[in-house]
Amino acid sequence: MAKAGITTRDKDYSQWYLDIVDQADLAENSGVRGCMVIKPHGYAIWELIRDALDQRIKETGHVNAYFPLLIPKSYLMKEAEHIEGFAPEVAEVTRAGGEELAEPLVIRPTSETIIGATYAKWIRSWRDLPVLINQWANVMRWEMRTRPFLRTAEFLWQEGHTAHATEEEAEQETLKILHDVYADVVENVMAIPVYRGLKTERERFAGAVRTYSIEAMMQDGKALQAGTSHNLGQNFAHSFEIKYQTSDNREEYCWTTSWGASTRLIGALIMAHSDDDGLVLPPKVAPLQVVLVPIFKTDEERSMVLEAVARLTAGWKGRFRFKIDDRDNLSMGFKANEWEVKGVPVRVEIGPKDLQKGTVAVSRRDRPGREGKTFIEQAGLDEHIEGLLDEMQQALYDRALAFQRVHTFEAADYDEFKQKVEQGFVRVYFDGNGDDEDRIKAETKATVRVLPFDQAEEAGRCFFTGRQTQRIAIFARSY
RNA sequence: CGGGGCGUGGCUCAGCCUGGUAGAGCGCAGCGUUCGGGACGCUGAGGCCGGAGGUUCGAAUCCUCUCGCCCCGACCA
Repeated sequence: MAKAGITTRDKDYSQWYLDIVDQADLAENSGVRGCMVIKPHGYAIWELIRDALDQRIKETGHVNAYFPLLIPKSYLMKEAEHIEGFAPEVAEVTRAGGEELAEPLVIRPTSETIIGATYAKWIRSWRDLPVLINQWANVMRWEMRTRPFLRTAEFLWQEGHTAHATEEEAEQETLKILHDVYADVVENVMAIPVYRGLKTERERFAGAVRTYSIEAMMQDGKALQAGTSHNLGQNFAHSFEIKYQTSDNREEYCWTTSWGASTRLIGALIMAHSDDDGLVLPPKVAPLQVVLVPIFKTDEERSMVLEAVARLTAGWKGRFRFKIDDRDNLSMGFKANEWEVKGVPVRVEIGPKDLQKGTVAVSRRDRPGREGKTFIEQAGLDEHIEGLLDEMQQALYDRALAFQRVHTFEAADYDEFKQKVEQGFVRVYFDGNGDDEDRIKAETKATVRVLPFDQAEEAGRCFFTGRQTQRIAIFARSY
């Protein structure tokens, strides 16, 4: 049963997505093409994701700092592959203070260059290493076509930039971030299972030696890159002269990394869990975990019910994120729908009949409508809700994992591949090169999402070239 | 940048073809009745019809130009 204002998923998936963003009050378009206003409810979700990431970034030894929005254009030009990758989508400032600037400034599409230039000044000795810095920032990429959260001209993210003495240490850093920060947050906080692995050369970040990513599956079977981590080798160190003196007095270039996750994660959250009734949020990223809806007619009932609500929620501060919806100009039904559309995990209704019976009605969002509603005793409500939130967090993950597994296919040949990739991910032996990837993309819209870490034990036949190979790739169409 | 579509109260749109006093629903404000799954009645506020030229006695409506937005494709976290 779809609510007014939300297109069903099977009718038009991308319109459904836009409707959720609109109806759940997450974001809206602004006067600037491609730039969205993130509304309070959407921003509150971002704050929870941001805090989860920030906590892990700090736990793994990094500190936060801030680098400028504007970057001298010459900086961007220094790393050849990097500029080639970003040039088409960079916005430039050429006038300021009423005058033409001597050198144009670009609005950062990412900050490797200005941070590289800074690190070159900061790093002198092996004793200065490693440098482990993260920044929370906005960046701008002038995209042709935008969609709220998934692809916007300006977006919010964190970008970590580190410098190390050895190649091994940089590689370890790159992988540590992927597993201990990104996969951990996306799986255990956002309840979205991911595939982890290496990007092919075609899909690699411009300027990186190796790019790793985590890939989440959306309900339409498409992939969404939920976090990327780059081993930059010595590319940027060479371009920006990031050098250090070793303990035996030699001069060496640093090994650097960079890694990022963005507001796009909110798009992943929406498309992984939500349904035709609106947003569905895992409790850990729900700005409101519990909403209490008091039900009353008379003033007398009102005061009695509100008193009971106050008593029930007495110990909740700091334990649950909750709200008492005592607006008296709206019907209970309207409120029920509003909180469902906004994705609040648990809704508690309490009215005069409950006062008599010592009960409350508890609804869980992952089972929409009246089906998710049960009446329970008021005594022990706290424990019940606590248990329910944990259960829902797990249930959403389990459901997403089951979906991911059912929609990950194998394919023995290209014909089978074409058919399966319409429905989800395809995990195959793949021995092709970049040109083969291009051809597959042109013909099926699918790309290699990752070469997963769990590779094959035995060799098999490449679905595309027919050659024997050990290499496994996961293909999918992607956002 | 190609291909479509659209600009009329806050929102969704009708009116345009065939020129003649700007409309509806929703929302909003006030009052009353309601209230256990998107309540209802009454009253009311709110728009020089994206902008500029032109045709005409008269333009939301016809003509020219312009600005902007949305959707679909090529590029991308």
